[in-house]
Amino acid sequence: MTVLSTTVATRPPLGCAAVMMQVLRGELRERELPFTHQREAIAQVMFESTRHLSADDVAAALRQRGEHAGKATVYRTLALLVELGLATEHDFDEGFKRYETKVGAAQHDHLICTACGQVSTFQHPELDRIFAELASEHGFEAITRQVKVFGTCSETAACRELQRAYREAGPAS
Amino acid sequence: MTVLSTTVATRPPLGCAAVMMQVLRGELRERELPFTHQREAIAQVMFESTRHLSADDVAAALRQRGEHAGKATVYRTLALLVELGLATEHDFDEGFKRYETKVGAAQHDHLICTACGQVSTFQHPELDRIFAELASEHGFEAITRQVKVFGTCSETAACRELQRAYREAGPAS
DNA sequence: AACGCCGTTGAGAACCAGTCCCGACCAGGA
DNA sequence: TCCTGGTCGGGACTGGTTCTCAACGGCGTT
Repeated sequence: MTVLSTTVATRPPLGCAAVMMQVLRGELRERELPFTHQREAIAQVMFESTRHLSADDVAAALRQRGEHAGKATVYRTLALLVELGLATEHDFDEGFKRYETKVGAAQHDHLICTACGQVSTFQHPELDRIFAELASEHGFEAITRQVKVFGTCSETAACRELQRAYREAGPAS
Repeated sequence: MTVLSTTVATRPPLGCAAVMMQVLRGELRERELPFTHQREAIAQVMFESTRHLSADDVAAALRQRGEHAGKATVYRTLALLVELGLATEHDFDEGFKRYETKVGAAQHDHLICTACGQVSTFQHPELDRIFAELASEHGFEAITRQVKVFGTCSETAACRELQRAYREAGPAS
């Protein structure tokens, strides 16, 4: 098991944003889709971020840069990035979706602290094998998976307090 | 790996509904909460069902029995069942939640066909161990987990057609 | 059996993430 | 530069879920 990060999301290597932007340009050209200002700006925000961003976060980041895009465009562009395989969509049970730049092909999964909201990522070498076995045994063609472990982390005092309370109440509750 | 069911959800043992209802009565009494007609009717629908039900499904099932409950009550009661540990909430990316009676303590996970919507369940003995290891390595107290594998099943001709198309396009896309 | 407390119920309004509409706009090739 | 087909964007809309609040109904007490 490899811990990728204990901060909010996977940190892409430095300078990665520029490379990703070139990939985006290529993918758009290949599909004969225009490379517009809005697509560039939204992709820039995504590629430079080290966090899981909501559509709202993206709009706010654009505003902070003096840029602007209608929310329909933000949603459309995020969906486009997902379709092109440059981003992934996550639902951490907050009532809205979050998006994360997909750097490389390595799949990783999430631990979500329900107390402070912190999300950390991990990779476990056995998970890929297990899901591959499962799929073949069921005649199932697996396309994506979502593995989320909800619980409490030990970062803040409040989280540790909740951990203790939960252990005392017992997992039976 | 044990296949629990290839139908839509876990099938509780016969006569289970009555037992579950007694458990509900006890839990409510313990918390000094009233056991109302609506709670009984909604719980009955849940406990007798072998499928993952949406709030709408529950309301429809009530109508079919000549009963009725306001939608606020349906949502509140489902949330209550989850809180009491008698049901679990699922999000299969359909834009709404589904609920399933939690029978016993055995955790199971889901394979979701994105073509026909069929959900099958599985248990894998190694998953529990892996998540327990992960949690302890991260100083994390795991409370629940959600493991969902999205893909295409081989039940219908349309699903198999999609499987073939996906395999030819390659997982790289 | 009647009373009273207090949580529950329910109809509809409110909320809100996400989608749709459609006229104006623009990237990119001719 | 002109053309053209896809994109943009503001606002209306959708639909699942939550909120509001007055009326109601368990259930323990008297």
